[in-house]
Amino acid sequence: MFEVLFAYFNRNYALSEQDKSTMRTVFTQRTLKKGEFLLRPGELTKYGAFVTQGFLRSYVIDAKGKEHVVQFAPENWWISDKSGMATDVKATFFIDAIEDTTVLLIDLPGHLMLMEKVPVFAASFQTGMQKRASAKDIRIVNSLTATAEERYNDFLAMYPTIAQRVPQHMLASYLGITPETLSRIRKLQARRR
Amino acid sequence: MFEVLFAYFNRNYALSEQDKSTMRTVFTQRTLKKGEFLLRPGELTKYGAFVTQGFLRSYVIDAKGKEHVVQFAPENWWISDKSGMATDVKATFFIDAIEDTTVLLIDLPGHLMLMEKVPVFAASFQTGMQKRASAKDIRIVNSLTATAEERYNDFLAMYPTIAQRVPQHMLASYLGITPETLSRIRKLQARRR
DNA sequence: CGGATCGTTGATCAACTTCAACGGTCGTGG
DNA sequence: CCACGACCGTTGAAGTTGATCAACGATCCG
Repeated sequence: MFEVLFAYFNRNYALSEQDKSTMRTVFTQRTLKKGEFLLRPGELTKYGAFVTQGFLRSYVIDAKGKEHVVQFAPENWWISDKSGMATDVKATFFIDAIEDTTVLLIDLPGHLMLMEKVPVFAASFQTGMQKRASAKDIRIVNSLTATAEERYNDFLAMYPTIAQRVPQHMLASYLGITPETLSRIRKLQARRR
Repeated sequence: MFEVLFAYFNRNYALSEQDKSTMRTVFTQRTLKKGEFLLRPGELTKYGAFVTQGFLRSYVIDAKGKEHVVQFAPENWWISDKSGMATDVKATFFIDAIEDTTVLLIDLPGHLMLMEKVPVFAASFQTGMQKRASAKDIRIVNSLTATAEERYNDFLAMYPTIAQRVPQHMLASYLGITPETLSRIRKLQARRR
């Protein structure tokens, strides 16, 4: 599964053999069956996860008992609670598998070691954080102002493959609308073309 | 103005005199009159800014010509486009001053230098990024699911001093509601107590 | 095979927006 | 330094969007 991780870095950087072997020592592999949890609220957020195969999502349950999907993570995505691992920090999210999934886990000491020893990792992490942060800003503005249909279309344009892979009610939850509303939007759009 | 910056770091860490003098070489000071812009879309995002006095906000203008406040930044806050400075990256946000303001600016080379030479800075930056990222996740879920009144109350609870300092229509814009709706919510709450 | 989950459809309802009008205040130029 | 215009917050009335509640068929999986 390390080939997937290495390919991910090699899209923008060049990993040396040295880098690769360092990374092999740091990550541990784990497989999850569909429906299995990687993390639950209250557990320690020891690990960050890189998905090499399958599909994870993170979600919260609000005061009214409703589920809200925060993030989808197919292959080649990172996912973690609080955008990072830490010692002594309790998770607030659920992370579970939508499909049978394989992940590579990294803990905080491992992360710090790579930040120091593998410049490619540090650079990638840094730019990754920034990209995510600005993607979140966009999502915030979008969620505050766009209509349900606009949000759905934006999502389709941005993540066409994800839209096909996740159950409709989870997509609705991610978009902040009810399954009924999403169903109606899709019906309207099917009619319009 | 450096005392404000140093005090900011010293809340959680201990800066040596050495650290302080290093930092003094890296930041440049700038003052902005109320209404003046620090950054406009299309300009290069060369700098990150730390507010030592006054009040900044960032906002976008959407396809329909409407303003949406993304972030408020009073004293002791960092603000930048794309959550970071960079070479060759064009801004997508406006950043302007709500009050007469003084900021300390840092560019990418300066930032990299501090990351390397001042461990306190690196640690603070790292944890700051994570805190922000998870605050954004919370804001996303909140904006997708909470009612206008809940979002207003949450804001009051989280940032009571900011709520008192910004014009009401900007707060409405931040919350993703119309000024009329915010006005009505406030009226209702005044009546209720 | 059977129960649970999922997507769909209809009817009603609540929240929020939009449009319009008005008084108050701020700051700016003459 | 005053007057005037621009902007801000408020209120009312009407219109829209999406949520809620309820029911039903289809499909998936154990």
